[in-house]
Amino acid sequence: MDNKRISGSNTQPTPERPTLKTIAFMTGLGITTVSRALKDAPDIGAETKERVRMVARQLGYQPNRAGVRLRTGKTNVIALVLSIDEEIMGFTSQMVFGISEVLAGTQYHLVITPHSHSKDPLVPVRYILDTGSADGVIISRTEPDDARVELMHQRGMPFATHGRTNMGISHPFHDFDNEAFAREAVRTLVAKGRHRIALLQPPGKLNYYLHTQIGFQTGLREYQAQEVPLRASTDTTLADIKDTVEALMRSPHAPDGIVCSSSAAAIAVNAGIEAAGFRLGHDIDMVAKQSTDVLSWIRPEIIAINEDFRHAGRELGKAVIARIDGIEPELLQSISSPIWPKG
Amino acid sequence: MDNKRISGSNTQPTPERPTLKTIAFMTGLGITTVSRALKDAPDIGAETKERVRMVARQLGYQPNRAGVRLRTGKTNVIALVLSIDEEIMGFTSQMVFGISEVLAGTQYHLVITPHSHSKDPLVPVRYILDTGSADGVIISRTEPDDARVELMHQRGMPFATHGRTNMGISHPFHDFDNEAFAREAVRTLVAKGRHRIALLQPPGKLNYYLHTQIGFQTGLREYQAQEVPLRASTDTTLADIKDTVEALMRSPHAPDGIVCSSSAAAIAVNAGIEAAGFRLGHDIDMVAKQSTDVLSWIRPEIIAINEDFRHAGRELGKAVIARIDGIEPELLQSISSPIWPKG
DNA sequence: CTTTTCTACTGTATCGTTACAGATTTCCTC
DNA sequence: GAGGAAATCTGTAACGATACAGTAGAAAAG
Repeated sequence: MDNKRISGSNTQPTPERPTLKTIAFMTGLGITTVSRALKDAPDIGAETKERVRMVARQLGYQPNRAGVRLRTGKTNVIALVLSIDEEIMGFTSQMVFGISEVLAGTQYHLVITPHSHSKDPLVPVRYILDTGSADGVIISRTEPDDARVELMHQRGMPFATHGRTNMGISHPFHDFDNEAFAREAVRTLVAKGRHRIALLQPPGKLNYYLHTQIGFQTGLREYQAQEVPLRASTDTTLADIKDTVEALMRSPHAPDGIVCSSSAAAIAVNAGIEAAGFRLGHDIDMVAKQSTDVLSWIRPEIIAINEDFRHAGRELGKAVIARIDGIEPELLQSISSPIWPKG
Repeated sequence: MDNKRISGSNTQPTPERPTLKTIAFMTGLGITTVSRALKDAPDIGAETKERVRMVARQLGYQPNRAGVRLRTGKTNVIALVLSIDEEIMGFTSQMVFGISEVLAGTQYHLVITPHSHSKDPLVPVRYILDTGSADGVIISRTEPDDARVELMHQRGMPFATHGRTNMGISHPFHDFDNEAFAREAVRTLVAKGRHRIALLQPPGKLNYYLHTQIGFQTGLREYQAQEVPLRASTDTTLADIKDTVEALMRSPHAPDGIVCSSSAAAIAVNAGIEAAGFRLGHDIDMVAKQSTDVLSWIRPEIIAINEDFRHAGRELGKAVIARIDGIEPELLQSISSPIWPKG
């Protein structure tokens, strides 16, 4: 180590970092022995191991990551591939924190690999694969037929996805049960006497669009309500959502119930409703998903269901690590159910 | 590289990754020559460099990070130290994205180093220093006398802080001008005929608490308004903020203006005001800071000032890198001013 | 007492890169 | 034409760790 650091005026000489060599010298053992002792290898004497461990602990020894990585190829890195666009309500940070919580107890570091989702989403994944810069990958914004999943599967890279896929590949995932959400949302609205229901759905190419649709349609059928078409998605700008909803509310076929897949969109929907002269809880009811409790502060009448992204992060973190350790993907798939207020 | 990957049924043999050796073999040159050619060293012939570059590009050569790191000590990593608690409105992700944007054009990777801010905030910093796991560090939640700044300065670790310090150490930072915000907020309220003003301020130990205070007091003096004490901070739970504000509004010394340092808190403040039977824009006005445009959707009467965290991320990213490159800290300090609506 | 077996430990090579100290060839200079 | 400088290129060692193929010594087996 050439120990290049900025040489400020009062910079202290950093004390040399201990290596296996240091421990070997102090214990009088060979470097190999020390290495194997710390790994609890079977061919090292019990007392020797104890001694080595003591000295290592005493020195505050931490294996050099570059050394390990160079020799073994193990990076001890989990890469989180993130789209840096959109994302108004900032649930991403919650997911990062969830993953971090899990990694904190391990040797893994979390590396953020961003990409603009206007560009080819394969780019960051290919980079990770080609440079071998991570032991495992977490991706979100999963599509039903996702090229990233295909690629990582094919190259044998452990990964977990936020959201399911539908392409015959078994892999770890965590998902929110959007189907149940949409279905139960319809049920709740019907229970309040609403029968003409609109859905503000996720953008079409993402996988949970499908689940939301299926759940919504099932709900309509099951609880005998009608769909009122709404020409907008949660990716539409808030201003456009408001205008669209306002126009819809003013039209002869105004809905009396709305299901909304995002809290930011719900705010805009509410604005549209009020701009048209209607009031939530009176003329119309809304069920909406939120990642943090804002909606009740805005209009307590909104029926808000929480999607816990921190929990998702934890699940995804645990899943990739388990996958790296060779656990079968089938055992690493979880879905969290929306929790409904009484009844 | 022992090339250990999960051995799925249809896993393809990953094509060998090119190294300097590969290029050396293909060009017929020595490894050293190739290394130096790619570094554009002065003792390599122009034509040789050209040849090496062509072959390298052809092969898609990317230097092995572990090799470089082991040999030179350069990690090509920027560590972002984050508190994983709190944070309702999720501005953190915006900062991450801003940093990512800047790093995207470089060799640097972004590693998230979390810590629970109930624990000792020095722990993650010490870890980074002791293990040399980053070339530069970004920290937030800066305190006026910040032990992390002290430590990194002393150990010669390049870093940038979100928020200034006040301890005689010159270092890169980016900050929002909270002093101007609070001062101008008072001015704006006074211009609307408000003179009895309350401040919902940041928690006391953080540095921007001071700036907010100073700006607020200056504003009161300059524009001749009175302070109405408010016993809460932006770290208080939303429910408590609401209750406190409601009680205050019901009391004989109710304010007619409020300055609020966070958008989440502003929502609670508004709820408190309305619960007491008052209305924004009529009986009272509020100026609040937000990181994303929510407030205007909730009550257009709220005078909202944007703090751009993505911009902060970009500035901080650029600053650490420049500092790593040896630029003087004095040149790496920036403050962004609140932008006021006309007048 | 020799041979085998087992336990406990160790030296060497290697991962990919770069610093450093040569080495070779060409071209001046006097 | 000898000496030296300049321009190019190269081999070796080292960063810290681990896989592998040993070795030394004691104990068991014959």
